[in-house]
Amino acid sequence: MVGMIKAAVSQRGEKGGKARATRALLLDAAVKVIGRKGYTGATVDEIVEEAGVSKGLAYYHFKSKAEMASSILDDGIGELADEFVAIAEAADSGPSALIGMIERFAVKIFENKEFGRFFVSELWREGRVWSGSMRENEERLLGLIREQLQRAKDGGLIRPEIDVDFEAVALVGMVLTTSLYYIDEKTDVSERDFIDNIIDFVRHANVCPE
Amino acid sequence: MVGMIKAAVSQRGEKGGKARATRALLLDAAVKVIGRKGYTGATVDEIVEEAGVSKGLAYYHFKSKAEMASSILDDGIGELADEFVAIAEAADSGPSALIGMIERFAVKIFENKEFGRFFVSELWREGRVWSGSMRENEERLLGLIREQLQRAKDGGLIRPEIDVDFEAVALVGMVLTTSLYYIDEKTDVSERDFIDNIIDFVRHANVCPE
Amino acid sequence: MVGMIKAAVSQRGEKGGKARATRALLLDAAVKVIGRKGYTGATVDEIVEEAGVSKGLAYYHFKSKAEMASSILDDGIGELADEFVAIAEAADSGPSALIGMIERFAVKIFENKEFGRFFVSELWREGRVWSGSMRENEERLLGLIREQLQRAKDGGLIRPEIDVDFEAVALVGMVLTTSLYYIDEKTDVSERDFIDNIIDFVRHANVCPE
Amino acid sequence: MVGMIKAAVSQRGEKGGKARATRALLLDAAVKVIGRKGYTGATVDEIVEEAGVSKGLAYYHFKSKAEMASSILDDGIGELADEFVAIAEAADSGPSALIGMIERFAVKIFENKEFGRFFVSELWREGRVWSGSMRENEERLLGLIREQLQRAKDGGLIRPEIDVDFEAVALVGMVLTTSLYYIDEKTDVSERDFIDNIIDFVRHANVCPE
DNA sequence: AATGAATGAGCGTTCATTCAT
DNA sequence: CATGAATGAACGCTCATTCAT
Repeated sequence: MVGMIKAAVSQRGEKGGKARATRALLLDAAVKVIGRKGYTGATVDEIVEEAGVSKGLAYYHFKSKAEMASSILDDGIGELADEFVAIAEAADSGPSALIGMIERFAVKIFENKEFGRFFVSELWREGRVWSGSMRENEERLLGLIREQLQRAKDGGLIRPEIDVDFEAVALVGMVLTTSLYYIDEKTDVSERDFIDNIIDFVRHANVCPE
Repeated sequence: MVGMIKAAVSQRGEKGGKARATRALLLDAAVKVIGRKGYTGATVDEIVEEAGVSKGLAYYHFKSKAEMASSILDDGIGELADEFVAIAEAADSGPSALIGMIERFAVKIFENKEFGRFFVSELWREGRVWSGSMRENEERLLGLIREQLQRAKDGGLIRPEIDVDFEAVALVGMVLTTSLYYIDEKTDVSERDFIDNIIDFVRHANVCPE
Repeated sequence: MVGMIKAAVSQRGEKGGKARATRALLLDAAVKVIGRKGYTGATVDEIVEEAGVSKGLAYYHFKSKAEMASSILDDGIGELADEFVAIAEAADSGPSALIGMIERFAVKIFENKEFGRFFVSELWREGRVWSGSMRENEERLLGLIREQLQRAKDGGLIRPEIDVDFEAVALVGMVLTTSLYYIDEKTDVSERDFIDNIIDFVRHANVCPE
Repeated sequence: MVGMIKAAVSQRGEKGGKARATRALLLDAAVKVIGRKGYTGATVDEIVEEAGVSKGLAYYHFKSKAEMASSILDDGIGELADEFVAIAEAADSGPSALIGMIERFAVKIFENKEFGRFFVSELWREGRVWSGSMRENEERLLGLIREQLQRAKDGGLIRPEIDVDFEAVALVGMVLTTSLYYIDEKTDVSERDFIDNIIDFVRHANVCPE
């Protein structure tokens, strides 16, 4: 998550810079702890200790623990969705846009495993304060992938019998689970090999055999 | 989970049968609640209320909440692994065994969504009491899938560039995530259509184009 | 405590012999566990496990855990008081009766350390079910010692300035604490040396210097 | 215990003073309740009610109930041991140091009966968290008494046949038990008369008759 | 902005006791 | 006489949240 938040930190000098930095510090700590222990398992005490600030300060910046989690999800997925949009605009075909998105997604999860764990653990959990915004962001992500699949299908570039709804979910899930598995188990695997495997998988699962 | 546990319940109408039935009742309730709320989010109070028994009774049968969760995982995954072994022995080729396993896996998760949710949520969580047995069972599952992938690869029935380690994880993750997504979002999807989509996906992601 | 209860055990053959044996078995186990853990710290589960019987059986023989504790105290102190009476009757002077009593007391505690611990721990505890009978028995014990001190004082055999009330308590307390201390710490100390020390102490603390 | 802790409270009116005062308040309440009911019998709820604070606060200041008990023992016995050292340094002979220590000990227990009860009840209990520190403090106390007994013995001021190890334990035990007995039973007894009895006892049990 | 003491509801667990068999 | 499954009240402890400073 460091990368995601650093931008905010560097905006010092202006008014509110200190506050923004503290907020970022807290969110950074929150991803780490929540990724490790899960939302319910993480405690505010642990988060503030990891951040090196007092408990009162955390509640000055966020109205609740749930809001911290919300912010992580919003920031992380929102940023990803923005990138997906940019990739779609830049790509000249459905498959190339799709590959670009999946690659970006895989890199992000691979490099922010705590965020990935949090995302996976909470994705199917009901009754969370952030469930609403979570679903929206998730749908936005899936929608963008679906669009490219449809575009490819319409162009005859992927197999016609593919159900784009199903396919979008399958690809996202595949990326999430492999990333988490490889991060935990096979720490010797290089990011490049991992991404290559992902791309190869996506290509063959979808592409029309010529 | 009902199906998984019923067998144990029905054996022995005699002495000890009552205790075994209560144990099954509790495990059944535990899967439901834990699947819904997550391990940490689930409370023993909710579990015993769901089971319709007193709290003390839960601790008469299980020494802790963690042991309840452990038992669910052991029972569920252990049974699945046994079925995988049977499928492998009955199949006449790697791909057919592979398809059989994935189908069985998908059906099981589709029909026991709470179990699936629990499995996904806890798979990458560290420091759980059951982490050890979880990893063992998970490895057993993955190992069986890997074997069939290797068998198929050796027989030239799937693409030679496939990394069987990666592929096994990718398939399991794909099944888990699609099952959970479809159960939650698209309740109108038929089990048959869903399974067909899975099989089609697996076939094209791996099988050698003839 | 074995010695105290053995008598009851041997009365087999008559009706109720089995029941009496079980009762003794349970009391024996109760002294051990309660002596080790204290009354509140001991659990009925532990007691019945130590006795090798079922929990239901314990409640068949005793109406509560408190009654078990009560019985231990009644049996133990009651027996001791009876012995004190016999010693008083057999002795030809206050000091010799006193020495006899203290010796008997010391031997009993030395040989039944769990009983001693229980006795010491609960002696000054309020609000116990057995507090009443405990105090009565304790008073009976102290009364018998006091009588002999008074007898000795009247006969000019101990220092006239001695407060017999205080002295009785002091002697009993000294025996209890030294026994427990020596049992725990200096297991190599012989019973004989220990008793000799006790007797020497009692003699000099009281006896009139000639 | 009030006296023992008040000193700590009054120092520093500044920052941290509030926390220290609360800690003292809780310890004070803990001695009262634990002395009355025993360690296992005392509940944290009772302690915090006695202190007039919330339960959470108790766990903010102490990490467990056992640590509260530990602190009581450490503070109480540690302070006593320090006083013993001062007495030993100020005294001009073994017997006078000994008498001074016993007197100080008796006064302390007499004026803090709950502390005394706790001390007696837990002294011979195994498996407590504080067993280690308890034993150390107890040994320090006994060691200091032993030293003075030995000094007196070497100087020919007490009977040569006295076993100083045994004697130290006997004196401490005698003080403890008489204090507790008199506090409970004879509330009309004056502290002065009580202490005089103690001193008289110690003198005659040990001192060489001239 | 920032601290950390204080709160109280609720959690996992224990355990004396009851009761159907 | 004997068993052991079942109960429920209460215990030690945690933790999100508040608030005086």
